[in-house]
Amino acid sequence: MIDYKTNINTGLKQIDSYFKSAFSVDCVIFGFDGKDLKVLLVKCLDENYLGQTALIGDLVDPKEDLDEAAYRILKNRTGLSNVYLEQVKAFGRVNRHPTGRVITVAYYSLINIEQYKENSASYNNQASWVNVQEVGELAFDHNGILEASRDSLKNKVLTHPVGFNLLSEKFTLTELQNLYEAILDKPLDKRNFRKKMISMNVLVDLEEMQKDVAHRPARLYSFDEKRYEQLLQSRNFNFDS
Amino acid sequence: MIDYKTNINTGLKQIDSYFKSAFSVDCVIFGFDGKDLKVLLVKCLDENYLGQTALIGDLVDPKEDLDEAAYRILKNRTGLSNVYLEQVKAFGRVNRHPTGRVITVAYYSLINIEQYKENSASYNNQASWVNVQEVGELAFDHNGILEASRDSLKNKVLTHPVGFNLLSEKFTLTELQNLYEAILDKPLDKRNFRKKMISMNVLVDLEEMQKDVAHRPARLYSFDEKRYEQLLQSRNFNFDS
DNA sequence: TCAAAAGTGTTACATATACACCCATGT
DNA sequence: ACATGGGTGTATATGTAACACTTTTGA
Repeated sequence: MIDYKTNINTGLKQIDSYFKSAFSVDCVIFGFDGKDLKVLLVKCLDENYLGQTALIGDLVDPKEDLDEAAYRILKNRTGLSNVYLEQVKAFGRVNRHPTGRVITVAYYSLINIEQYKENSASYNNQASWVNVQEVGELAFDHNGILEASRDSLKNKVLTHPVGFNLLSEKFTLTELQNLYEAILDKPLDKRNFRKKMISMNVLVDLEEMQKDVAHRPARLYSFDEKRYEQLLQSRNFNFDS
Repeated sequence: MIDYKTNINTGLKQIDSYFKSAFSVDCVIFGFDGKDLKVLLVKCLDENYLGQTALIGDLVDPKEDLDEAAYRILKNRTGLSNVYLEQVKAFGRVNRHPTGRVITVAYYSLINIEQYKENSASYNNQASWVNVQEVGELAFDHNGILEASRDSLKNKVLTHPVGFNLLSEKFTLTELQNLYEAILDKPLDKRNFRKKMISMNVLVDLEEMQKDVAHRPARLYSFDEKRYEQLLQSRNFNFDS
C-alpha cells in the first residue's frame, strides 16, 4: 500500500529522481509613504515573463537555511539588515515556474521607505515602490503570493503592533492611524484609535512637536520595544476596531 | 551587487547546481478520543533515526502539486479523502535531513479517529495515536513541526469552528467542550461555552439523545456546514473565552 | 481670516466573565 | 440511594462603537 522506499521520514536511500528540484524565496517587501501601503517590485528578465513586474526573489543556495536566504535577499536588495521578516507559506504548484520545478517560500518584511532610500542609493537595482492597491498583473503566481502576504500582515497587525517597522523612529498618531487604515484597508475612528493605542502602553510620548507643518503641529511618539516584549509574554494584544 | 544570473524571478537559465534538492510534505494528523488531542505517528526506518518516532511524511513527486502530495499521503496512510487540511509553513534548515537538502512543508489535518479505524484496517502501517501532551523526542525537526502545527490549530479554532472535523457526525456539547479544552490547552466555563457555541448558529439540534450511558443522557448535535459557509462570508467568528 | 490637521469625552451597546444548583439516568 | 455527568440564568465588568467641536499653526 505504502511504498516505503520513497518515504523520506521512515527511511530512504537517496533517490536521484527526487533531487532535481529547486527552492526559491520570494520577499514581499512592504513600505509606507505616509498614505499608502507600498510593495517593492522589480522588472522580470525571465524570457517567459519578459518585462513583467515581479516580486523580489532568488533561489535558495544549497548550503543556506531558508530564513538566511530571505535575509540575504533583503540585504542585497535594500542594503538593510535586522529587518522585520515573517514567513507566509510555501507555494508549490507544479507549473508555477517555467524553468523547472521550483517551490517558493514567501516571506513578507516591513521596512522604512526613507531608510531604504538612504541605503539603496549604491544599489541601482531598478526596484520600485508600487501602491498595493494599484499592483497590476505580476509574473508567475506572484499576485497570489502578494495577496496571501497582505492577509497575513492584516492578521498580524490585529494582534501585534508590528506596524512600527514601517514608520520612522518618531511618528505622529495620525501617521500611525493612516498606516493601520492602509494595512487593514478600512477607515478607523480617530478617537477610538488613539484611546486604544495609548492604552496599549507601547508608545513613548517624546514631548516633542512636529515642525514646519502648515497646520497645528502634532505630538511625536516612538515605540517602546521593551514594553512590547513584556506584553507579548503576558498576554495577547487585541487590535480590532 | 546582485548576481542576476542566479535570480530566478528576474530571469535565469537552469543552473544545475540548484536543481539538486528535494521537497517533502509532513502531515501532522490530529485526532480526538473524547478526552485528549492525539497525533498519528510512525516508527522511523531512516538509519539516522532508526526506531525513533516521526511524523507521517513523504517526498513530493516532481509532477505533483504540494497540496496534492499532502492529500495523497493522507489517503495512503488513513484511507480517507476529503479531509480537512491546512498548510502550516515550510521548514528549511540546511541539515534538517541527513540524506540531502530537503525542505519540508508542514500540513496539519483533522480527522475522526473512529473513521480512521474503520478505513485503515486494510492498511497495516503501524501508525499509532499519541496524546500530544505525551509526545517524546521525535526524529528530524519534527518536534518543532508539531509545535508549530499545534499553535496554528489553536489560532484557527479561535476564529473558525473547524474542530467539528475531529468529532463524529453526532456529538454532545460536552464532547465539543472537551475538544476545545484539549486544543486550547486550558479549561473553559461550561455555561459560557454553551451560550457562545449556540449563539454561533452552526449547531443543529438533532432532537436526539445519547443512549446507554450511566447518567442523564445528553442532547446530540451536528454541525451545519452551510450555515458556516454563510458566516465565513459575512464576518469572522470569535471564539476566545 | 482661512485652510488644514490636531486633539479631546461621553454615552449606548455588546460581549465576556464569574459563579452554583437541580436534573435524569443506570447501577 | 448514590454516583455520574447534563443542563440552566443572572449580575457585573469590560470593551467596542458612534459621534462633533475647539485648537493651533502657516500661508
